[in-house]
Amino acid sequence: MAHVRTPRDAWIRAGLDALGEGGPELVRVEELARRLGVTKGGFYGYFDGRAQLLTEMLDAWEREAAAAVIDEADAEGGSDVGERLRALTRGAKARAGGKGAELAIRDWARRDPAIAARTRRVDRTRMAYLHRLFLEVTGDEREAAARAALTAGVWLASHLMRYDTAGHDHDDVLNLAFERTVWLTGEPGGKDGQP
Amino acid sequence: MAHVRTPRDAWIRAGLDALGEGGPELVRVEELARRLGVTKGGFYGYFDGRAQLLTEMLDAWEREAAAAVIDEADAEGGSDVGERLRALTRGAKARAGGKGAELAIRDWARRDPAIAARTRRVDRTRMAYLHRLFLEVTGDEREAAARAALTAGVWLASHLMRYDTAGHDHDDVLNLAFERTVWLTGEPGGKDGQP
DNA sequence: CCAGATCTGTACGCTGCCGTATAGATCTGG
DNA sequence: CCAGATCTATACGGCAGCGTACAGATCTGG
Repeated sequence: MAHVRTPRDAWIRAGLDALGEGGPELVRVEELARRLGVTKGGFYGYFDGRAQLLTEMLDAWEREAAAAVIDEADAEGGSDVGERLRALTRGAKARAGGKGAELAIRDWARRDPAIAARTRRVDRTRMAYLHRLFLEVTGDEREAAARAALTAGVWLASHLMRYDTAGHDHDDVLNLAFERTVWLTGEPGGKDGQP
Repeated sequence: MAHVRTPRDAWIRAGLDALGEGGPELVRVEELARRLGVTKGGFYGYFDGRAQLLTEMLDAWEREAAAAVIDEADAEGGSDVGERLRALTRGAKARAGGKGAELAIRDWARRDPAIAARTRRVDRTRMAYLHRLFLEVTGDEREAAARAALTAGVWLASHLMRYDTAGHDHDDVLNLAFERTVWLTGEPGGKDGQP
């Protein structure tokens, strides 16, 4: 068995990185080869073409995006709800391709139903988890759904817009929104929050 | 003065439509010409090239995105805060290129600082307006900032993910989040909300 | 109804990327 | 240290989109 300099997985990871940085149009075979320090010669030994690479990139993202982060939150967070929520947002930062890939994929989903089906599955998993968490706290089905949406939505949008206003910076406002207004864990007046 | 079949503005509007539907890579001179039912012959009489078209498209979006919607909200909404907020989200649906253009531009902003500067200006305008509104209601500077972020963020994310969970559909959850949890205008139990 | 300005259609060269083919380099196991 | 498998570099044809050039169509004002 000869040594594998650029294994199959390296192309997938490079693809997710490129997707996060520059969108689907930057995921080009020759561009990825350049990043990996090789030429595209070996690529077609692993994949039937660009389309197959994209499919496998999305498989990899979906796999990690849904289950892994939630397991981690439960493991790290213990029983405290606030701590589990904070673990969740922390974990979201370390996923494959970083948060950039997620945003690029969601933008892509707007124009491709096959991609939309994938993000939908991820959303259902995340919302179900958050809903369960908030149901424990509030005891109200509908209130729990609303707070789950607020948590997921404000987190997602925080990467696409800036919340700073009237002297409060982006991260301060984000923490306030989470801790004090949605999770109801913060103290009204403090500048506490996740790291 | 001869008749203008495809005026300068038509190219810009077609560009924003294409941007919303397919992202920046669909904004191609030949593609826009196809949509307009002409060939690209006349395009280069108006613009120096694709780059200039993109710049003017963004100018047009930025102009409409910031000021117009807010003026409309004040005019339509009267003095009731809930009504002004509802008018704001209604107005957001009728902008140039639709909401698709906004989402495409925000995704684009992640990888282009010049675009990011534009969305930043729009964010500041919107957040300042929302902050002022919530300051009237809550009287608390920080609370107002948090609620402004929640309103803007959850609205933006509602176009990129699905909030449905545990039998509640996307729009119901969105309305609950707004009316009952953030704006504090809804009645705890009702299914009221914006249209 | 004509003159001139203005817009449109067509054709061309150029570039960047995809996918294929093939010869050569590199590593492992015996 | 050699044989064979496996990965890599290079070269090629094809296609799509950009930007330019120019001739012809179309409309308005007088």
